[in-house]
Amino acid sequence: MPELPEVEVTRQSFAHRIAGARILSLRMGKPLRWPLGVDPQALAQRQVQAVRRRGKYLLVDLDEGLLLIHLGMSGSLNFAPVQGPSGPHDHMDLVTSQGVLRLHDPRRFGAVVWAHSQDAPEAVKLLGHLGVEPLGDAFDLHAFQAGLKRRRSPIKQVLLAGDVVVGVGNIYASEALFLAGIRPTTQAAKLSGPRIAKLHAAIRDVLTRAVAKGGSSLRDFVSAEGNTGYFQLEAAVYGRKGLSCRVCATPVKQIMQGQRSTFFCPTCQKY
DNA sequence: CCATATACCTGGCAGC
DNA sequence: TGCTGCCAGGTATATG
Repeated sequence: MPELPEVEVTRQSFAHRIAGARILSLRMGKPLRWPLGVDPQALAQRQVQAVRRRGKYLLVDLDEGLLLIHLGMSGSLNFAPVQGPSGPHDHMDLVTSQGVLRLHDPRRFGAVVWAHSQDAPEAVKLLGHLGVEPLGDAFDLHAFQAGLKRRRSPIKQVLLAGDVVVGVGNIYASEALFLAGIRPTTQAAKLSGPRIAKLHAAIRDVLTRAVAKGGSSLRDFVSAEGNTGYFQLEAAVYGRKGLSCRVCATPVKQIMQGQRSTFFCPTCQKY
């Protein structure tokens, strides 16, 4: 479910409502990807200051320390005024003076990790190697080009790796490459300058539009307000194997790259 | 340093 | 209806 747009939409949906709240208690359910790393009781009385995003991680800043939350493949957050009955897939309830932040994550690839600061080892392990934010000013074309030049892997896999640019997941990688007219199998280092410029713009474009539309409607995405996402400009290629390309009517192809599905139009994506 | 495979876990769906 | 196998939005980690 969650790539950068879904995580950002989630953040926006509850950040302003939880800011300033006091933590009353924290209940953890089944184990997630990593242990919390602190006694939940130690978080009582901490105050939430802000909710930021780094790549696909949400950073809940406290007056002392921070919580790093990742939604994995199937996670979603809900922020409700009161704590309702929890189901078998609700694995975190952060009860605050202003509402309850609940993590719902059937597959439990998600994580909630406490760190004393963003420079603490637990945080650096998760965030330290991340690439540039694609929607920020630091997403510079020349730096992007330099990053791609050193990679011999297929461009699709370089985008997914997240150490050149963060936030582009399996759906938006296929979508951005379609917009840029790039074959997903092309080695990153072999892309021309102009193609990289198109890709740079395409990544910003597709992610920005997806955020504006409230995330993708694929499967089960819901924001913390409970709204189902909707991607009004439907996917151009993702999930459309065998269907006609929306631009040229050629059937969309599906291939596997690094155990992940990739979709592309063999006519529109030749470079 | 880079590239690739693996592991984690559950639910939904196609096919029989 | 029920079973089996495959697939799914991510990414740290191990291995070459």
